[in-house]
Amino acid sequence: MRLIKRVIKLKMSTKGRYGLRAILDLAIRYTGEQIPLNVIAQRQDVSENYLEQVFSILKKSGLVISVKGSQGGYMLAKRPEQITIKMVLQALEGDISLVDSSNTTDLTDVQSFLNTYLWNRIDSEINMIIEATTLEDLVHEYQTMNESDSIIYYI
Amino acid sequence: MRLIKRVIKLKMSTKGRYGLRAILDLAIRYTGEQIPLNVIAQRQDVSENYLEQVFSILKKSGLVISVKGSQGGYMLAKRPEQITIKMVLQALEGDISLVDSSNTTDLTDVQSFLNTYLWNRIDSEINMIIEATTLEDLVHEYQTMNESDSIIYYI
DNA sequence: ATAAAAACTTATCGAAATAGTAGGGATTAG
DNA sequence: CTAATCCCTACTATTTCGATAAGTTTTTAT
Repeated sequence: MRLIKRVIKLKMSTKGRYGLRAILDLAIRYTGEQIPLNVIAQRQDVSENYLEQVFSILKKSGLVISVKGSQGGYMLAKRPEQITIKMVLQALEGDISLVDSSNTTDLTDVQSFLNTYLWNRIDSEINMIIEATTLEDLVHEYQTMNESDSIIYYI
Repeated sequence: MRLIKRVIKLKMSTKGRYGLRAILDLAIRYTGEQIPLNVIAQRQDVSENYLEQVFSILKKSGLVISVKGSQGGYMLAKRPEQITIKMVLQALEGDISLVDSSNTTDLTDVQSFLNTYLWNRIDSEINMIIEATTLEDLVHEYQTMNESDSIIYYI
């Protein structure tokens, strides 16, 4: 009778969260050397098997490359400043948007009004942040945070 | 072995979307008179039975009041300027936050870093919008939009 | 007094998504 | 050769979602 419209995403499942943690882990240790997944899984306290599925997606999206075989592992496919948070989240969570772009007809006025004046507005705020932030930005902030943490011990 | 952590919400299910549409519908026709649910359900193209469940929540949250019996219906419990989008969404979707506030221990550094520098930042952007926007604001914008629409026909 | 309208409540349900687990296959360094 | 590692697919338990359905209660209108 009525179209079934499911949840409009801007949720963050473990895929997105684990994946971002893992790829940031790679960025923090960015040396041009591959890192095996079990190391990342341990460091980030995530099931290795599950992380494999996540990295399968990241690889297909061209964000990481893999080296097979013994001593193999994963590394970033690009430099940290070339990978935005948005790229990572889009790969892992799909379309991140509070507006269902597939359904633009047969909306009530209130519905299309809310799309325009509320959901799209929120969407663009979020997009501003995640498009502007690269892995390098996060690495910098992460290192600054850790430095200021250790200063505390020396006071 | 490991804690099961489910999706961190900032998703918008039909509950939140239908509910906001419906309560905005009430705000647009805010007269101090109750409106029966089947009218709202028709106008907003939503299952009446389902909307009943949504309004049950809105009522428990003190956002609408009901008048039972024939000629009964629902109306806003407060004036439109006293109801923010956040109140509505929080009632219907629960805690809207990209950070799992129940779990603050045993986080990896990267995890707590991301909570602080990314997820919380996005959360506050969203909160700024939805806390600052009231139903009255939306009603105003809605009416302005519809006025400018009809001008087009007269050109 | 009765009938209709409406709020209210609860149970049930199928589909989809989630968060894994499990296990085997392919590839490569040493 | 073998161990390490990527890679792939199938399975599963649980939860959530979006309803539907069917009643019960309350009140107004006639």
